[in-house]
Amino acid sequence: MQNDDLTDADYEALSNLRYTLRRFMDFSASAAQLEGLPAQQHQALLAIRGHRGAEAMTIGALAERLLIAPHSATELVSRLVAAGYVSRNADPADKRKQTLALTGKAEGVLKRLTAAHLTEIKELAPRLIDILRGLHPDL
Amino acid sequence: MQNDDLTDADYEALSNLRYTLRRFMDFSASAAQLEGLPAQQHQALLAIRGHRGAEAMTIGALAERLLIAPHSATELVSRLVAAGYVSRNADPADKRKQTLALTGKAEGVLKRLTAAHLTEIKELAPRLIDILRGLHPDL
DNA sequence: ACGATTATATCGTAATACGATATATATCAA
DNA sequence: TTGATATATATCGTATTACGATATAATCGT
Repeated sequence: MQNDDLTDADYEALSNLRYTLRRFMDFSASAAQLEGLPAQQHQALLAIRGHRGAEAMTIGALAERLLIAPHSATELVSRLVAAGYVSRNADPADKRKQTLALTGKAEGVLKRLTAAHLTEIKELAPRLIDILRGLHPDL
Repeated sequence: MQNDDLTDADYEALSNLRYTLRRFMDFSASAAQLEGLPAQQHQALLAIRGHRGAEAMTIGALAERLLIAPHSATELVSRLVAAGYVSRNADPADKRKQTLALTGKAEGVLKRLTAAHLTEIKELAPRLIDILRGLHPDL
């Protein structure tokens, strides 16, 4: 790891990358908040909805996807169930597991949020790609 | 905003994007933690170091860059000063302002972290660009 | 069947950003 | 110049949320 070839431009570019990501996260959190959803709850809904594969989403799989501890996912899901966005169902095949499903309410909110995010990403992506290319010209 | 053309693939791609970003943030937070720095303190150091322009970084400018309230930046900087990473200096031109500078300790830590991040981004960037392109084929 | 593992849950704690508010300095209009 | 307003930073109490430690139930391997 040759540290000595770091230039001012490297620090500036990395700072710009983080600033750009932060603005995206901030946009996302604000959009979710307008729908009455804390950011992490929105991420959970997206992870459940965007989950591919035949098997339904579980608490443990959600934890992996969100990079949080399983017991944190438990708490997150509890909040979502309390707010009426998610239903918990015991997995008949493995009674330890709780399979998760979105309610109609969640589907509606998530559809609006996702559409807004795709629009935002359309604006964001070119800038992001430029910054990434600036950091590694060979991309 | 035509919501009705959202496909399963859209949700999945957006979910994948967030997962990828999350892993980058997680890598970053872990790397900072190994250096003894909470993630947000690392971001503050990077923002100060990556700040371009003749004028020195101030609390207010840092707040803008980190997308936090000015009084939250005050608290963040207080933690950094207490930990010996940043020095506060009254701006002679405007005595309301506090200009910020990195200590030698911070320079060393930040150099190592930045090098590690550039390496990580080299791996991350292609996947990220693919996902962004998948969301908007015209990129 | 039983010990080990997996999945989920509970509770107290810690970190950190915010709201409300305060103080000092600067700017601008009359 | 003076007084009102705006700007920059600071303080304190609070709320959110993920975590550590721990617990319980179900499943699996031998």
